[in-house]
Amino acid sequence: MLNIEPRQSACFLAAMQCGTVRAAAEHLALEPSTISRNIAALETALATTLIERGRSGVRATEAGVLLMAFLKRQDRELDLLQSEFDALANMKRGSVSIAVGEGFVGDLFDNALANFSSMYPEITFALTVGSTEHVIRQVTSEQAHLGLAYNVGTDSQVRVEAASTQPLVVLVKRGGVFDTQKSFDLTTLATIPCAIPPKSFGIGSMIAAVEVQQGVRLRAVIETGSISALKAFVRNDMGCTILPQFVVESELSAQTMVARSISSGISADGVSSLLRKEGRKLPQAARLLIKHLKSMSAFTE
Amino acid sequence: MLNIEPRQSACFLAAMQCGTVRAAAEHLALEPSTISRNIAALETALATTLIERGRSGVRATEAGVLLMAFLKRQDRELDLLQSEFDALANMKRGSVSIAVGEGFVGDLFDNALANFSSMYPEITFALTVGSTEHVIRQVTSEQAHLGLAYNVGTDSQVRVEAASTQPLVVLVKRGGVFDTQKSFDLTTLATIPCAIPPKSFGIGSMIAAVEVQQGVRLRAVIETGSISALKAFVRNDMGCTILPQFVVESELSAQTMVARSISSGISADGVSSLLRKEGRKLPQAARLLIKHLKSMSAFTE
DNA sequence: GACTTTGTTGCGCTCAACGCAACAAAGTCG
DNA sequence: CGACTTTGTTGCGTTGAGCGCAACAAAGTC
Repeated sequence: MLNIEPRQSACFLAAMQCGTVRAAAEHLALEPSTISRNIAALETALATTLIERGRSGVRATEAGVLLMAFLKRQDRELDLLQSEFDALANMKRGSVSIAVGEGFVGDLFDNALANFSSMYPEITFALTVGSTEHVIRQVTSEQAHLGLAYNVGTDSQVRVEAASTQPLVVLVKRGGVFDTQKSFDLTTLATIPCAIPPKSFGIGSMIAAVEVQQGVRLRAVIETGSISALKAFVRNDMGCTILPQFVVESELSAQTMVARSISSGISADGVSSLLRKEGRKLPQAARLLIKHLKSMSAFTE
Repeated sequence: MLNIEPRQSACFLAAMQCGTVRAAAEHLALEPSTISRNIAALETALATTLIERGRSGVRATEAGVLLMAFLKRQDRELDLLQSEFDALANMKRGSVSIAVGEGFVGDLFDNALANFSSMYPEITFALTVGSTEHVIRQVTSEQAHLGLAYNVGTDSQVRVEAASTQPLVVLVKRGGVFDTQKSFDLTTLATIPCAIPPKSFGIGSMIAAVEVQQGVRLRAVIETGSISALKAFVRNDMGCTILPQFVVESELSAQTMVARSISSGISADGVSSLLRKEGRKLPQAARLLIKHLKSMSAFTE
């Protein structure tokens, strides 16, 4: 029965791909003598000549071509085996990449990832934080498996796995200078200094739409994508910010700030969305994570 | 990418087959600790548990069952690879046995074997020379892979790979006593001393058939299966011989003798044949040789 | 509770596999 | 045609991976 040592076949394949023993050595961070010996050992084990050697490098013999084809099939079968193991392990291992609007970060960790990671400790995450534009780009270019964004437009490339209406609320410091009424109309809001996200953020574009709709311009003292900065602005009683409530769940719980609705018949409802690329087959770990993400505050009423 | 060391998978398979680590150790002439460590190393490499361990021995987990199936498939593919290597190697090494009518020997070497051997120097030949009877017996009894014979009868055990009509001709010394006309009819031939092969030779039986057909008896001064003797007879202007022309190609080229046709409406056409046993699987080297044999003069018009 | 059988682990030894340096062979260039 | 460069190979010394041995822990059996 033929016996093929993985390190020997690795040297052989590298030599075939690189064209010379020395280039293969460089590629594998080994010495040329190591490559040469491993190939020779493989030829001995298989009792056939696998490469033609010369001043201009190495080429596969007919037997070498057969072996390359065999090793290629083996790689595919090892991939299949890996997939079977993964499926069997019930997604106990893998990596999921997620692009999120910064507003989601707290909710994501508090209400989804903490629990999920305790159940599947060997699943890892790659997280990028950015605007709704960024999130959509990451998802459609398949650099992220999943996306969490606010106020996503309709895009045929994007499938919405979960969505929830999340009205914007006015956030002011509890008992602060601006905590003057239970509900703000826009005219009143326009007199208060506020910090808001830019239009490239779903929240920012929503606010801009309301301004246009009502013919009012807010006193946007600060425009930033940093949710931390927006919270710090409010925490320091410098004014108000306008965000979906789920963004500040923990601050509301801690009673450091209060959420007041925006009144006077304006449509300030936004939608938070859980996104994936239409038609893309996700790894099992990502599919499982979706179920957990649906329990975030962002996706509940 | 999964990496499976053959010695690790060997220990795993042995443990599965034997039922305990210690039995596997005995089976492979190793220590139980070696088996245990190799299986553990394989589990680490594959990041999955392969066996359940207990006082009553070891059993495959679901992942272990998947791996066993994979390894079984791999064994079959290694067998196939081995067969491919063997087929490839057989073309370049091996031995072919051939039984030939002596008349074919010159043609065989001049127009086939010389070229073939330069291409495949490690292929050797076993040659027996004899009558058409001998050739057929060697082929049907599988003592020869291939046979070259003249005027083979129909035999269900024999497959004809190539055949060519090769008429008999009268051979006399150029410018000799008997070189008296461009075409001999049988009556004239009957007056000339001649040397011919015996009836067990295809040529001999063909000549006998013509004698009966025409009611004429040749002056057969010498009857021998030795083509050299037949040629020597003519070369010494002792008379004529009757052979297919391809037997004396080189003598004709050297202009030491001439070939004259046999006239007067008799059917003196014989057939030279390349034979193999019907249903016998020939080694690759013999299959390759067949292609070269077809370029002999005996098989061209 | 004593005994047996199983798989595992600590430890020391050995040799297989590596890197390094030198060599041989074969193109290339002036 | 000689000098040079690039290729693959081989001799030699070093080292650490893998083995065997002995002891241990766990779990059935009597």
